[in-house]
Amino acid sequence: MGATNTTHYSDLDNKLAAFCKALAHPARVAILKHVAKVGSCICNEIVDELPLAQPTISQHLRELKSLGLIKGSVEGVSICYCINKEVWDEYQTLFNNLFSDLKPAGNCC
Amino acid sequence: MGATNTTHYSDLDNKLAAFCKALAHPARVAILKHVAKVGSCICNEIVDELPLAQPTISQHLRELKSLGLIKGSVEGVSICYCINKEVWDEYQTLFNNLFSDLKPAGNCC
DNA sequence: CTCCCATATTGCAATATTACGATAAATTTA
DNA sequence: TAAATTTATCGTAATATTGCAATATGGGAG
Repeated sequence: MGATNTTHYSDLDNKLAAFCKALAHPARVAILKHVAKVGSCICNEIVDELPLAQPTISQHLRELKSLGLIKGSVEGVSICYCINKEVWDEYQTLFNNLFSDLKPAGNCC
Repeated sequence: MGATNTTHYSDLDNKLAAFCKALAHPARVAILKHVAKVGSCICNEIVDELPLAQPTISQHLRELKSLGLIKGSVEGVSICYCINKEVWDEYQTLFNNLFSDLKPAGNCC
């Protein structure tokens, strides 16, 4: 075990869970916020910004990139990362729907 | 390692990450939706609903409960679970703020 | 009190995640 | 070409997560 069996759940539930998994580490939340704050682009400023070694940052960036939450393009020696707006719009809709589904339930106990 | 070091991140980032961690499994997303759909209350209907054994469901419920996302109260022999609306309101605000922070960044690359 | 039912806890095995040092790959500069 | 810089990948250790069988716990029913 230790492996999540995704085959029995709806595509939507799996997608929401995968998105949340990508945000389920404070370093990745901080990376996203930093990328957004600096605005256009960055590179290994993140390594200076966060208390993690360069390979660890690279690993977190890969997870975010694999879900499409950020994009990276080669910019000379370094790499430019930025928020992938379209993908975020999609997940925001998913999340709004989740909140809509859950909130009307209200408090029974 | 394998342990996330939360001490170097902001309380907000840690809180968001902890919330996402709770939703980072499709079974827990499905449990929340089921609890909300059935509305008032449930018990081990979840065990019949999902392809997981009773101890596994109980474990997922504990994770959701420990973050305050659901409440449980004894109802005779069984236990009544429901959505904790106040807590969800709080996280919805957190999430809306996150989306607001990230989206204006737009696409640079 | 005893049995039964629903839920929780424990213990364990398999796998995933986190983190980093060492190193590779790619590109710019000298 | 060679050295320097930036990022990615590999290998590995420590810890966390997932899942279940077995068992414990806490109430109601008889």
